[in-house]
Amino acid sequence: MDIPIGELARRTGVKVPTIRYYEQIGLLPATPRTEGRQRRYGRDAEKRLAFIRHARDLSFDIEDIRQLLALSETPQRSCHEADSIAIRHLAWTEERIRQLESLRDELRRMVDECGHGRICECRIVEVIGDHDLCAHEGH
Amino acid sequence: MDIPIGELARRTGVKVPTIRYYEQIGLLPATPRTEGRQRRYGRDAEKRLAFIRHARDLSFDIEDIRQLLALSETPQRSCHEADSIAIRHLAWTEERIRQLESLRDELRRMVDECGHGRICECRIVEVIGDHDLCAHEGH
DNA sequence: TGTAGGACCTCTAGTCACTAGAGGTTCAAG
DNA sequence: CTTGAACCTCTAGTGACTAGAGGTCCTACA
Repeated sequence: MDIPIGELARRTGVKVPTIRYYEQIGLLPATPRTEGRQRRYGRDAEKRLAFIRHARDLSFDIEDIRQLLALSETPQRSCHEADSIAIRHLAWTEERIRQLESLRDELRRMVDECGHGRICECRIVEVIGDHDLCAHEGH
Repeated sequence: MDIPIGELARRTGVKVPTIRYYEQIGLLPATPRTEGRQRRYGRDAEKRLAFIRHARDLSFDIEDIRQLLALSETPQRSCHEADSIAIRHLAWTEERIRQLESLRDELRRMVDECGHGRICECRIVEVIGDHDLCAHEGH
């Protein structure tokens, strides 16, 4: 091991500036440096970063990840907290899907109704401007 | 008409600072002022802001809205451009939904597998840390 | 051993679409 | 004429990075 930041980036799929950013906000601990002050990483850092990467892919936000990492370091405690973070996140995701589906339906209706002629016959601009035609309610 | 900004905000559901922000970035034109330099709005501004509001609800970004507004002011031109903005946006929305659905499935699996016991038996932290269990690919 | 050049470093500022706050002014009702 | 809610401008902060400037280090090859 003992790899430089670029190699860590290649292995985890996290960009180099992002890794430095994670260190800066304390999501990754400071790592040993060479004499010339370049970062060198070990196996633990790679695991931790892979965890972060995957959690971000799952759209967990940084604060949730911080908590999940803390929980993973205290195996004695109940998993109730990790559980509730995941459940909350699941509920958020389901809500987002519902919103996007109604958005998609409305966009489809708009595009279907567009006569592909001049703008005065095109429903798209008109529909967006007209609240009443629209079942979707704002965020 | 000739209403103050707070009334416009109430009518359109757009917050006061957001209206000022839209003016600042040129999405709304500068409006007449009272002698004391307070903004007063007419029917046109209300329509334009309602359009913006609804387009934002539909998750169009500001640049798209700027274009749609410009198109709506040139009714002679083909609606092809409005059409293609909407179609592009529809495709983006459908892609987002697909991503969120696979995310939701993975979260559901995680939550279901969680034994609700101690963290060493809880799959949530473990699953997030393990790339291979996961079909979902990053953004 | 010298050197080329790619990888690394820090620091600042920018992204998007707002939101929050400080500190001051104007408007309209009573 | 007074009160206080609504208005004003300006700056800075949000989240999670991303881009760029300007400089240093490491390593492979001649």
